[in-house]
Amino acid sequence: MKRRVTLKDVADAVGVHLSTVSRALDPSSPHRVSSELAERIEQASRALGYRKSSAGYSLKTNSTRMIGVIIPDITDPAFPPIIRGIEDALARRGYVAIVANTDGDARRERDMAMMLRDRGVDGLLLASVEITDDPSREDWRDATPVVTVNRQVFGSDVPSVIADEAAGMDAIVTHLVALGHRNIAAIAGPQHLSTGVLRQRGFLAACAALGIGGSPSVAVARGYREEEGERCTETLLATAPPFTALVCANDRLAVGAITALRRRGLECPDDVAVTGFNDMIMVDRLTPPLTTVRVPKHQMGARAADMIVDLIEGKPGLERSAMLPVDLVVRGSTARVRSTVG
Amino acid sequence: MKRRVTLKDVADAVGVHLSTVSRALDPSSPHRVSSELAERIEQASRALGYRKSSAGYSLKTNSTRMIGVIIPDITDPAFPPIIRGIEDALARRGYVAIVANTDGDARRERDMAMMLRDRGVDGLLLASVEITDDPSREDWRDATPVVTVNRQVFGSDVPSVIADEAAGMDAIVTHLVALGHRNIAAIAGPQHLSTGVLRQRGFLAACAALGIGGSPSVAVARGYREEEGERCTETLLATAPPFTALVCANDRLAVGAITALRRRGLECPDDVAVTGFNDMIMVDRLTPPLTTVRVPKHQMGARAADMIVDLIEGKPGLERSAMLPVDLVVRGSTARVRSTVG
DNA sequence: TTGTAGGCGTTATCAG
DNA sequence: CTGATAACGCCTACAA
Repeated sequence: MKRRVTLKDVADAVGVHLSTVSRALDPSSPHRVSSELAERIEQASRALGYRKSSAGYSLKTNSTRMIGVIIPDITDPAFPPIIRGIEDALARRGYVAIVANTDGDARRERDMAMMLRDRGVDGLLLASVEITDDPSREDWRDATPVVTVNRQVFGSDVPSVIADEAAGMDAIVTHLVALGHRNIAAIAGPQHLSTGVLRQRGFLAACAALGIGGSPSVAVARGYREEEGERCTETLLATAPPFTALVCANDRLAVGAITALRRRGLECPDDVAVTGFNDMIMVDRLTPPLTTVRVPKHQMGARAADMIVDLIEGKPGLERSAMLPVDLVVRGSTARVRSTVG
Repeated sequence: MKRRVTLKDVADAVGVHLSTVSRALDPSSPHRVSSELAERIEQASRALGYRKSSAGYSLKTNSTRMIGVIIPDITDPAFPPIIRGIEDALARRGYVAIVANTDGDARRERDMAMMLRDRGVDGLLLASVEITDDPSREDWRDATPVVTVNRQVFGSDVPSVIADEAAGMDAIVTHLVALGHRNIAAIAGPQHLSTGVLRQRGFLAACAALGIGGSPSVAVARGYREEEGERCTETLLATAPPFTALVCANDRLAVGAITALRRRGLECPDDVAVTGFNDMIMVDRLTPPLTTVRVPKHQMGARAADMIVDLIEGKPGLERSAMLPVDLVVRGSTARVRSTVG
């Protein structure tokens, strides 16, 4: 088992002091050493296979170039594309992510946050926050930069990167109205999540702006799960006035909605048009393919990652937050209105 | 900005030397200090909010308690459940994962491996290997323990955790034969991946064992993607003898197959029964819901994680590899044979 | 049982 | 421009 190559090794090889090697190899200040010497050091370093010890570096600089990423569950199709965006952007800047799953459990979230702090992460990316969270509680306040992704904390000054939920909902309602729909019901997302309330607000605002009569029926899901989509659909079918279109706060709810409708003998889109939100994987392969709003998930993650690295490195002129544009993706689950459901 | 609490701080608080504190706080040798003192140290440590510096620890012990995880793409639904299993198991043992995506690019894979090595990971979990890879090349040999997950390198002694692909294929073919199918075609996975060849072998062996006549038609996919499923189906439809069932090497191929069949006016399962492999998310919501083989993805990841930690910590009696049992999940995409397709 | 001292590999400060 | 030296926080013989 061979010892690792250290600064001292290459220093000895070149015949200089290790601090000189350290300077020569520091990419941030390239000219603190004569270029001839720098060249020799460069070569020796390569020849010996020198690699900077991140442990030594971290101990000295108190920086690990690691970012903690806290998400509800990597198994939920909504998150992998975001994480991929984060990892790609971080890699470009020499950082890595450590991701932790909370399953929406506050206790687990606390434990994970502590564990990440113990590991010395330079920053935290939070995709798990609720609208009333205080992500600056746990001593994170000045200790560690925090950015929230995909969700945000209301009334907080924590930077966030989210999608333009309102614009998405507006596009959906506009699309449905253009198809002749006037009786539109909705399944809202959990109201403790910013996506849930922002999308519901956006939906209601769009309905009002487009002159959809009265107040639309809305059932509120307790989570972004297919079964909740089913349950809410049953509720609407049982208690709401007839509707020809059903706007769902996300794709998984929409999938459940279609299942429930079918179970009741209602076909989508013939009897009821259904829309989702997110454009998650596979929804283009459903029967019918889902009309939805494409959220730039990869870009969202990448933006958040860049933002937190900027924060960490004290880059000037950094924006506090970002809201990314979305696109309506029209597929087979929406069609011109034909009949009314009772 | 307050300095972090170090061993020295709590030592000063208690009035002992920091090395005593270090001993007292070491969970592995709990009795190297008088229990009365240990108690006081414990309290002071908690009161001051002491947390061991992982940088200092790593520098001294040359162990980071980090595991590198190399996968093709976290965005492919096949991987998140495995990763979740890895992360859960690692967390239980005080480790974390750093995951890197390769997109199947050998160059990227090398870069990622180097980057992980530079970071000082204690071990490597590889979900990206091909059957001819030599995962022990890059100086990893004795340097770092390696375990492959979900895939394996043929003829190598690198420990692996995989599913019982042959049993899965046997279950599928048995099921189809029981439904009366005799003309069974298949879409095989990429033959540079162990899943691809193991499943194809399993399929052919099962056909032989069950006395399916002649050699079944097999189209080979170039990747586990829906479009490849479509392409292979077109090929089979155009060139193979009529078949009433189509066995696909994984769920995404099956999804593509159903799309292609439908495009040709063939309905699943009425005209052609289709099966997948993996039981990935959402396939139970397709039309028709997919009959497939459930692979214990979470367990597979967890097992691999435990295995590599055992390797790292030199746990005795460690198995070299594991093959996990699978289950057939019968859904709507398979039905009793009705007609023959030309 | 407890204290002492050395060193893990790096960066930063200060002289020369 | 280069060398010497002092931390950074921790573990671990070894000594008391």
